[in-house]
Amino acid sequence: MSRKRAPTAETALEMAGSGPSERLTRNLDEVLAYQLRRAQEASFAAFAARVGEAGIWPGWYALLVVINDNPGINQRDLSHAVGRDKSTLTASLRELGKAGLIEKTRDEADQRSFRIALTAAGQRHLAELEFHADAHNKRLDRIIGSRNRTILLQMLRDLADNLSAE
Amino acid sequence: MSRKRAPTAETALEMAGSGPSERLTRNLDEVLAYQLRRAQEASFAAFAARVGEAGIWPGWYALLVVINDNPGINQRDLSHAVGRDKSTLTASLRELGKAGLIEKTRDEADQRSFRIALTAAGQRHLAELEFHADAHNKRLDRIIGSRNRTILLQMLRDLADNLSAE
DNA sequence: TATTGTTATACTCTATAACTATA
DNA sequence: TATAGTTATAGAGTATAACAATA
Repeated sequence: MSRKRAPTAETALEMAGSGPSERLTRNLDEVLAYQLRRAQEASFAAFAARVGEAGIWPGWYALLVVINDNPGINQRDLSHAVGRDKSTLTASLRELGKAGLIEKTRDEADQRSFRIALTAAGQRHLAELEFHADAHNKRLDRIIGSRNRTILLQMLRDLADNLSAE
Repeated sequence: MSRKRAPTAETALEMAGSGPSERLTRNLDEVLAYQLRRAQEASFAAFAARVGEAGIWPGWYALLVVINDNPGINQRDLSHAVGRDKSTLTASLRELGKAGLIEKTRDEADQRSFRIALTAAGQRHLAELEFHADAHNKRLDRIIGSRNRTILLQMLRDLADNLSAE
């Protein structure tokens, strides 16, 4: 996780803007899975561009939120919560630790695991990310119309929940 | 693009299913960007699992669609259409060529570029993918309610278009 | 024996930069 | 000089498997 560039972010923004030939993708317009990917990429790129300026690491967001909401969580549960393998957490948590955003303490009851919690700096950092997330969400609201927000969120949650269930 | 496994696909499905501790991610529920990612991942995983069984390469789908709709397209335009750098196309197109799905012929008018088109096999392959995409879309429709499909698609396209524009 | 977390390793996807050949 | 496509290289993100410590 070296922080030099956020390659996918800006570049995706640039490229997407300048379509040279009009509508080469007409027949993908109706493919839900494809539009889902486009929207996700665009949303991520925009969010990354926003927080990138502030020198904040967007990939940490979900991690910080879950830790904040579940202080003392261990890595196994954390990895399940964010849907990634536990092995991928090691590096991220080390970075978060180095940045002074989280604290790991041995679980006295079970010496195999750690209890992870945000430090004060971690809470401030999260607050800053929330601020940007908020601004980003408002931008998305303006695009889709804020009354549609609830519907869209519900549909997305339904999709994720139902497709995963089995 | 060695075809041995489709790691993200099945594994994501498995993991997402068995949440051990309930709702560790409550406060991410309202974060549109996050739910967008979850839905996209789940959708991709489900589609990959479906076509994976049939030995079909889901990453090729968008490429094949665009080529089919724009026979004779060159790599520069193709790369813009799918939103990837031209350098990433080289390998994919080589695979598609090896698989006998596309044909590259020199553009006589401009010897630097190629004209890319689907072969008959490519068209059959695309038809098979479309079949699976169709089934997948129907499954998504059942989840969100088919009347909501149009709305969702519109919102996703709006998001992608507006966020990229600038 | 089973589980938590780490390490070693590998694979996918994508990008940038330098290059070749044409224009 | 500029453009189309290729190659070399790198990095982010993720996974699996083997391992050490602990249960």
